Amino acid sequence: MTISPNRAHKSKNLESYTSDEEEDDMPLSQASIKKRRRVKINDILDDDEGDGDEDEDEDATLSSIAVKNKKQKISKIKVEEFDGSSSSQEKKVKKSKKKSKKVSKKMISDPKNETKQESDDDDKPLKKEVSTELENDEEEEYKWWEKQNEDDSIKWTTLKHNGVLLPPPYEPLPSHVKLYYEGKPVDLPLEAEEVAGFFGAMLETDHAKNPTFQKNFFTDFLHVLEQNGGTKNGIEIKEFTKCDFKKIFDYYDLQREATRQKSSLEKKQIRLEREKAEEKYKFCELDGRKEQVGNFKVEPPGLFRGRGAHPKTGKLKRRVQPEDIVLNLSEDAPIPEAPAGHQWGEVRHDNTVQWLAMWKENIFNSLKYVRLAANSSLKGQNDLKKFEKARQLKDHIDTIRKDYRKRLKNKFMLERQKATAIYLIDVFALRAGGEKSEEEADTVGCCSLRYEHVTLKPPNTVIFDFLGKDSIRYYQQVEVDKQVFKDLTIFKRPPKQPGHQLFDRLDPSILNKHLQSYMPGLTAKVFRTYNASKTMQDQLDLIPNEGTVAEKLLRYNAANRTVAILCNHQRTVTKGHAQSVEKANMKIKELEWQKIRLKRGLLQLDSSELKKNKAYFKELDDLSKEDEASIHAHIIERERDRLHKKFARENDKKKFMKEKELPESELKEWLDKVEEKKKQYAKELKTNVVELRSSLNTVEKIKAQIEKLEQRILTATIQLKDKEENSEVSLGTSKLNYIDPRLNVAFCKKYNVPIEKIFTKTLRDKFKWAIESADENWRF
DNA sequence: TAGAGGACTTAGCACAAGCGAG
DNA sequence: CTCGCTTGTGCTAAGTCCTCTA
Repeated sequence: MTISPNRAHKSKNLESYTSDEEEDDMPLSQASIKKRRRVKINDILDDDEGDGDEDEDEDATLSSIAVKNKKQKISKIKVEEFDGSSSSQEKKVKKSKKKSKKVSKKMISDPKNETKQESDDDDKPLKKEVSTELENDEEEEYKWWEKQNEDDSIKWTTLKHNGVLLPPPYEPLPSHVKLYYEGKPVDLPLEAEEVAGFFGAMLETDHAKNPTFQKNFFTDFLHVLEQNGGTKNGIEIKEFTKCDFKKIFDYYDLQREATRQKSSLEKKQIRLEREKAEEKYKFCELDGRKEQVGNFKVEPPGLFRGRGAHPKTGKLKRRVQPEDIVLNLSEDAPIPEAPAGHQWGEVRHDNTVQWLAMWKENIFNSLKYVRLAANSSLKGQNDLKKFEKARQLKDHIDTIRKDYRKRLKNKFMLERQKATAIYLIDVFALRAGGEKSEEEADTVGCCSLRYEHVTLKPPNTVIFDFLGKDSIRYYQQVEVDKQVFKDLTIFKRPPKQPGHQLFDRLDPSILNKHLQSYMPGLTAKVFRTYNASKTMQDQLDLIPNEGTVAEKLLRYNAANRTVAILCNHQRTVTKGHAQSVEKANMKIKELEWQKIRLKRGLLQLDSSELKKNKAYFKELDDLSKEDEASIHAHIIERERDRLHKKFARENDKKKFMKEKELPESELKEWLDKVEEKKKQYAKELKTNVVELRSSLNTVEKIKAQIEKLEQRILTATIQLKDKEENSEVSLGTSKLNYIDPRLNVAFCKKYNVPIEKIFTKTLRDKFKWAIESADENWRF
């Protein structure tokens, strides 16, 4: 069971958080909220708390402190020359230009085929330009970002669309694939079989091993079974542990394998058919313009996969029927036809909202929406507004910071809590943290922090340890402002104890109301956007405008990483991470050995080189005999492995083609060559005399070869470093949601970095407004 | 004036597609 | 050309914040 080290698990939560018994003897336990009780401590603080050390005026508010505190390491490797690929990159671009022209012609002749053409085109870099040109030819493209921003309570005047794409109906299992109960095959009604299938298909996942998931699934499964008349062959299912889903799992696993095995032609065929079926749902007409729809596919039924220790994980997410769906479109728009025998739940004409369709899901009774794609004008406008609001905060941030510093000493408890909370949100980029019900995973943000999430270490060190959004652990040991430390101590004073709210007077709405008094529209989340973009701007400003594109990119990524760390954006380390780091390290060692070997060879050829440049040969003694031997062994081992695999592969092929297989002797012959190499290495190790291949017969040639190797070592080292530093940090989220895209665009323009290097195609689409509106001097 | 409901953004994961090394 | 890893995208869960209602 592989679990993200960052995502805490239920058992851990239950241990470290308040247990119910404890609460019962608490005088205040009558509070309706069980775990998250509010214990209030005195409203007005007397002088001995309020007084204190005069402001040291340490300018400690800036988020840069948080970053520093996190011991952020920004790659400082000096790269001499690192861009081996730039010329080939250029070629690629040129090539694609030609190709693109062709494409655009095709597209003009058949504009409806736009998406198909796009996905067929494999040269990315210029695609954007091409489609822009095209759209310009076709019809004047709507550049909403050049228009004035009018009233936005009305989202559209006309809206036409084709409704939603419902998931395919359930395909029953073949009759020989069944659930087994106490070893006996069970005949399930179709509805129950489907649910069993959901579980069976994910038998090997972590979810299926989670007891809560199992319990919730089983309850819902039994319910569906009962609703549909029970099993058809008289078997009564009572206990989960007696159910055997293995056959079902095997069946679905085989299916998965089969799709994977399909030839690329077959896959393409399937893809084309799918695209054809989806075509009509992909676009809608908004105010007469064609815009892309985002999630036009209705979520298929399945088992709810809650994150972290979610009490509802594993519950059945039931199939959404057309009757559950509410459509939203213009009054004069044709109403898309409901599937045969069905009708839509409701048709609405509400132009104050941005959604095209909506339904209520059954796990939380919450609403799910079908909305426009990220590249649409509506989403773009919202995005721009968000970043403009964050930029507006620039003009208020000094006032706000001054004010909360002052209020940290206010004599009213509520005011101090507000001030402290804003401090934490500003400096550590915490989320607002709304109250959650018992039906959800126990995660917190600023306002919902509890006693046990904050440990205070005098004089002013604070350890935050809690589960935030998505049950991602936030763990930081940081130094805070002295007054903040004092206040936190007060907020934790008895009678408070584990389980109690740290900010007992506060919730996001109180906090946001206060924030509005500084600036209209200011809320807690704006601080995250502001600090992320501000940090990015500051980091980018530090990058020298010199060196290769690869070098600049490396530094760009380092800047991006600073932001991601500030926002605590994590990802689970990939399965093979440790292994692949190990492999990369080995490869570097090997390259280094090769270099040394070449240098030895060089000296054998002309020993006078040593006197000419002693420093050049200084690493000759770096490698111990043992290290060298182990590198040898590794190379030999890998070589053998490779040959064995090759042998097996070729024989598989021959078997398939009904040809005669290679004899074992052939493999032996190959291996003998490796054996020779091994002997040769052993000899070199003993005598210290190397035998370079015969083409390396002049000092120049060897030196050139050494240079190449050095280049490769450098590249590999940088890549490895980048990889290690990024292994637990997710850069994507901040790039997608927090860093003003115009910053990235300005960076690219100023530093001559192609935008494709930092924005994928989807991102370029989403941020088209930024790409076209920001110049190299744009600043956040 | 709290709490529910509604509408929107933000988030990591799973899986497919792409891509570079061998 | 194949294999195995990385990258990009789709999916949908999980937040925030606002409005409406009793």
